[in-house]
Amino acid sequence: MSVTLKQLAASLGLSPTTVSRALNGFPEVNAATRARVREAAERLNYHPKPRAKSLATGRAQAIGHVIPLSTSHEIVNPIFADFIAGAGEIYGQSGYEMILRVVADAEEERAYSDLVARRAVDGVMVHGPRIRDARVPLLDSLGIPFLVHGRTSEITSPYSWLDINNKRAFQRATQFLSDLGHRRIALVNGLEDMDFAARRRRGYLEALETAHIPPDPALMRQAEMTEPYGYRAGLEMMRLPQPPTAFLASSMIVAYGLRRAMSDLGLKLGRDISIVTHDDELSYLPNDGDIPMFTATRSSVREAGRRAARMLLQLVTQPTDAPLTEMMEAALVLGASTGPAPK
Amino acid sequence: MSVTLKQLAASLGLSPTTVSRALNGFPEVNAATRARVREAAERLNYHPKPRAKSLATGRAQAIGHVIPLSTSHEIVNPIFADFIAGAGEIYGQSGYEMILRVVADAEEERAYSDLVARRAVDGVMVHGPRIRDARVPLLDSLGIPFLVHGRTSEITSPYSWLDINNKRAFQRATQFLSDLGHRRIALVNGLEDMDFAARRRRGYLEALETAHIPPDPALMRQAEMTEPYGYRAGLEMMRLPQPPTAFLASSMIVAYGLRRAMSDLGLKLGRDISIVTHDDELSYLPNDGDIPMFTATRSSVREAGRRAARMLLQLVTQPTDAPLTEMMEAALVLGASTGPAPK
DNA sequence: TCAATTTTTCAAACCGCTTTGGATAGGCGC
DNA sequence: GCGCCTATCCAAAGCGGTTTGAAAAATTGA
Repeated sequence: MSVTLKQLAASLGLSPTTVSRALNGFPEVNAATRARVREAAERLNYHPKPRAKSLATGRAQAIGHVIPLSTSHEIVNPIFADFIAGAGEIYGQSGYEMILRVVADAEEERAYSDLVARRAVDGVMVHGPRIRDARVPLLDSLGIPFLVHGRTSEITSPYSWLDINNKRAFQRATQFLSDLGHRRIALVNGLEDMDFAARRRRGYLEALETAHIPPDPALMRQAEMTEPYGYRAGLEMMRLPQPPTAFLASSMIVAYGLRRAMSDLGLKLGRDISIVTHDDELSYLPNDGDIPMFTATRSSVREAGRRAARMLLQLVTQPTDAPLTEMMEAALVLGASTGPAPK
Repeated sequence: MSVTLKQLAASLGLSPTTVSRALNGFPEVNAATRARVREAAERLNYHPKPRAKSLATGRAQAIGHVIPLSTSHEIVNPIFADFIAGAGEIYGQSGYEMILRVVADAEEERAYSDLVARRAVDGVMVHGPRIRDARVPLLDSLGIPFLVHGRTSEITSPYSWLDINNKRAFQRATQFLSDLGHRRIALVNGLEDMDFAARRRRGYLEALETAHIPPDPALMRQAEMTEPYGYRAGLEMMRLPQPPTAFLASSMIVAYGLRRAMSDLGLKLGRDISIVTHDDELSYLPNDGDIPMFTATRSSVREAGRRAARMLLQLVTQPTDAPLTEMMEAALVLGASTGPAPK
């Protein structure tokens, strides 16, 4: 069926050693021989088996992704698909395999230890970091290269991460709204034990402070980011004695819910009420066109996946103690969903 | 760092053979010895390295998923995340690894051949089958167990699949609407080179015929399933000289778009206009509650992932020439988005 | 021309596990 | 006490590659 190195070597009258070296570009092999080997490998459709290769080299040639499944809500964060699409692109180019584990968050740490103990991967991507995330010290002690997509507050030891500037993004968005005259600005956030959500809240609060707007707990919510959540939050907040004139939403889906609530109330976006949302540029939730539907803090999660994968591969291939970090700024793009505060 | 079988054996004064057999439950090892070995393995935190194991056994203990990325739209189908969450659950229980490749659909076939040639996986899951999908004969000729999530029309050779009854679901949905008196029923479908979309269309057309309603091309659309697509389709169709009184949507996201269009037109769902959508029960797009927002053909794609994984593992572990097939029926659940046709 | 290099190739060990084909020892019947 | 089983354990040969240490061939220099 499928050729082994030994068979290939035999068919060429060469030793496996030489063939291996010829194919892996070692200098100590005659150019003519190398050409012969390459040609024969092509012709016989030879593919080295990664299992054998990695047994011999000690490198797994694979990166592990552990997808947490919040046990309480059984929700898979929709950004994973696009992030993974981006990362997979890079792994493919670099000859790395991506191995995925989906685990309830209670077993997440065991999943990492297991991947490492079995030497199944050379590096690990950490998804959905929470505040003071226990996985960072765990992976540190396991001594495997890892990269966090996001950051985790209140962890002092250095680690490698790629994140978007969530705080600044929401700070700018809030300030943008206050510049438009809004003083009742609501925050419809994701769960704030997630680090990204906590940072967005901080950005929001700082901007309020700068604008001398006292924060109002009635205008802040956190929950899993679904459409009905956005809808309910919108409706209920608009029923307050002093309703908001603007909303900050943590995801497109939440913004959809808000928009529906406003529509039900007969309010026109950009005139009667303003919405700014974060937009991860998920492929199936486009917010583009000449004038996007929503004003948004925009940052491609697919691009984040690509960059994160590159960084992690670098950590794997060129180990160093200096951690790699990258901050991506989110663009604030103007859409049709914002306007001056109604007087 | 991490113990090998040989080290474990040495520390016990046993041969690797015996230790291997003790841990793998072979009968020819003394019960007392087995207990000793188990205890020591636990104590020394021994984990067999899958690479070595699979090199020796010839089994990869891994399943491959190839996620197609439609090059034209760069869209990752949002159902993948939930399907994979379901499948991953089963793989985890069975000690299989899930390896993922994300590839542009042009290179999809090469990705499969490569996975097989490198012996990286024991079986393959086929996602997003199109009509007359070339991957089925390809995988057949490669001689690797595979399971299709969905089916592929116009392929005569038998193959294993798990699908929902798309045709019947949309037939029932259409009939349900016609029973309510609707005669102008629109279909806002996914791309119809995708097999699932083609089947839905057939179900729709058959039901129309049964109800003696002539199909109207102006009431049928197909495209990538995004919210703006649903919105535009809704608006434009309602501007027709003879607008529809009901819509069939191929996904929740499309239904969101339709709903927004209706809302913009001041039409109330369930009274002025009806919508039935397919609902894959994606975790972040809930359509539940006492009375769900949308009347829907409902089928959990996460559960499909679980079942598909079980079937594929069965194909891998107990090879047979008889293909495995399973049809899941979608429930037709009544929500708030449908009502009798306005006269 | 011949020793000294340099280039090119190879044999064998190894990575961590499974598995085949014994070997050893204890238990059995007679 | 002896032959024959059965229950246990082990040495060694793979699985398909890489890599070390050495040998063979080609080249160089004087």
